[in-house]
Amino acid sequence: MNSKRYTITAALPYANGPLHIGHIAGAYLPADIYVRYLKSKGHDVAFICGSDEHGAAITLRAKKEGKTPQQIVDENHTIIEKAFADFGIDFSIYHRTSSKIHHETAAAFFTDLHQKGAFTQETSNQFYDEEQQQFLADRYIIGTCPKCGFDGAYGDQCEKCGSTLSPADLINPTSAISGNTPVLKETTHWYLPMNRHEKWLTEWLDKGTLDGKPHHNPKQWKKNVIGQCKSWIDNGLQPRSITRDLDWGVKVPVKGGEGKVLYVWFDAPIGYISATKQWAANNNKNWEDYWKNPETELVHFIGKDNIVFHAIIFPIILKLHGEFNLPTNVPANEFLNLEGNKISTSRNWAVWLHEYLADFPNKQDELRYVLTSIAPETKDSEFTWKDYQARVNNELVAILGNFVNRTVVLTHKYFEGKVPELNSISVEAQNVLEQIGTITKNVENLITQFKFRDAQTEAMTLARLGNKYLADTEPWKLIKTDEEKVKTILHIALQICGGLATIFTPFLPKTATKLAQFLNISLDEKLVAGHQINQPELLFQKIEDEEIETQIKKLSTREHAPLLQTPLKKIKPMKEEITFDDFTKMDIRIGTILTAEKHPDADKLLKLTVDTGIDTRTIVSGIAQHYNPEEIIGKQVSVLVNLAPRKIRGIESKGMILMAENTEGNLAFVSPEKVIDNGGEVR
RNA sequence: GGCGAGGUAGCUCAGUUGGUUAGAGCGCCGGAUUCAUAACCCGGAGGUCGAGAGUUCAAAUCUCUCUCUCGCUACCA
Repeated sequence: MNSKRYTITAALPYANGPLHIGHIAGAYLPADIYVRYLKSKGHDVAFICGSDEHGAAITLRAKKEGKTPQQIVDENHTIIEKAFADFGIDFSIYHRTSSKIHHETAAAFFTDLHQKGAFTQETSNQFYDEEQQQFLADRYIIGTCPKCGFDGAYGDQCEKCGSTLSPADLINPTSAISGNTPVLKETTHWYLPMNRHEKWLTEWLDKGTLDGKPHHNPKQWKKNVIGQCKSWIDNGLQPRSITRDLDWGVKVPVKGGEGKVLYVWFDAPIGYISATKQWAANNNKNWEDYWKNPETELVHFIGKDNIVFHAIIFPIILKLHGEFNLPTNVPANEFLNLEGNKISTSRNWAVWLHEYLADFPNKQDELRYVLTSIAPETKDSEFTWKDYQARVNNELVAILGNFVNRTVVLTHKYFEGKVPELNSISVEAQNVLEQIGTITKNVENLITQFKFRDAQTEAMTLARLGNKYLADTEPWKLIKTDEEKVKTILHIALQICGGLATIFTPFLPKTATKLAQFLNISLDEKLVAGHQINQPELLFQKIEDEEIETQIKKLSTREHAPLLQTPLKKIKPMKEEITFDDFTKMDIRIGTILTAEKHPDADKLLKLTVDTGIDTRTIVSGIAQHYNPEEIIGKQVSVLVNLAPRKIRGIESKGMILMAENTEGNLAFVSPEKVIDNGGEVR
């Protein structure tokens, strides 16, 4: 087998919170399995990961907790790094983007591309806090989420419903620093004109060719990855801002970049490169071998939320630079749900890795097995504690653990723990020995195709084969009549155990090591007759009902309030004082909704006709997610009738229905407490 | 609304370029067995393959319409 060189990356976790099982199942565990397999085959692998430590979410949190951003990321980096180490994800290096070497690398990358004319500069209006005299990063703007109505949504994302937002989307934006209403002010940023790269990207994704030369086999890429990238390209790629007005991050290293830093899309993926540099320096290697030698395979393991960054944006950056390899595959997984709901950091609906490790000490492989069994490789999948228990008890304990145990126990019982001779080999026995090789081959093929779930299932069939072989040959009966045959049987059963140790190494590294210890061999050593094996312990313990119930209870009784943040201001501050005249400019009347129907081109809008007493008019209102059209017909509501008409999604809306909103973002009509004639004034 | 990915046995999932009675593991039921963590082994039941229509000698597999889930994206008080 010829040895190749691989650079394997796993998505950089954001250093703003701990890891949960969704992260593990989606990216880190498949990557780890792949890497352990490659290493076992003698390949040269750099397995790269690290904390993504920049961004406004961290500065904001630092400000709130009265710490420096560095303190925040130091804390989280330590927690995450430890959880990975305890769980047994075997990174070559777990690095961090706040390091000096990363800042230098990212800045140099920017400078290089800037000199090549790869960027454009654009001036736009951004929110600016006049009191603090600074531009507000998306995260620094808090307002009402337009999707779910949550009152503490950030300018880039709503932590409640998870929607991706832009600051202009927010209703009633306020500055997270001062609480003031921000103003729009001009600022200039660097953009990556992705539209320039559509042509070669399309060819690269469709045919797997780069500059006309074969690069990778697109058939091995997952459908969801190709599909989403094509979708983006078909809709036309847009120039994308790669700098931000913020003081925490990699400083923009060119003229005019004062007070600006590189944005995450640009900064974080380069973290893979800087981490590799650090690792190479520590281990006396040449990092360029892992990024610039075209023989080296580059594979990014990520979740589906990261697809376009790794399969479009980062490749553009790498190709612009000109010396770097592009990924030969980007195996993105879908999402893992938990007990019927989406995993949510902010709602604390998650199984945290560090908590699992504390609650289930030395059960890393049990979690690895279950998460691989249900890995969301082709669609979202679901983790339940009952399923965890069933898989551990019925598969790991009953099939794998039990086979190893019965084989080793029988060997001790009949042959004092010495591997017996392989005597005459029957056809069946020969068949079984061949199966060990066949199954091993199958598992390897599946791993190289990134089908880890299938690969693990196939590995399990070797243990099934072992159990069946023992049941078929019944050595416990035969021992009374034909000891020579029993020797052969147990020899073969022990060979299966040896095969299991090898085959499960990438999936269950601790178990494989333990099994090798029972057999008293190293993992690449063959068992020979006469070899003394050790007394076994149990490979796996059953998971009792109480343990599972405890976990389920823990999930359901835990505080589901946001874990990481509470909005700074639940109740918005009073607006500036106005005069009575200002108030009387608004003409608010009581009207009755006559008809209501869904807006044909929008999910959240209803098209209403309202009798205002003055007239009957059309009003478009964004309440479709709160009310069904049928239920509101005939309802009396308050209407701002003298608001300038405006076209909303193609339909002219004349006036506005007044809505009251609670802190959860639920809307309610402001209706008169008893029936009032239409046209009645509100004052 | 647009785009992408999905909807196959109770659960987690396979089903290659359309081809005989639709598969696997686990669960369930029955049998056999006792070396083993009441485990293993054998057998069985369970699916109008999201719905409908079409193409075809033949469709889970191709086309169209609809529907539900997830993601991206648009609109919005």
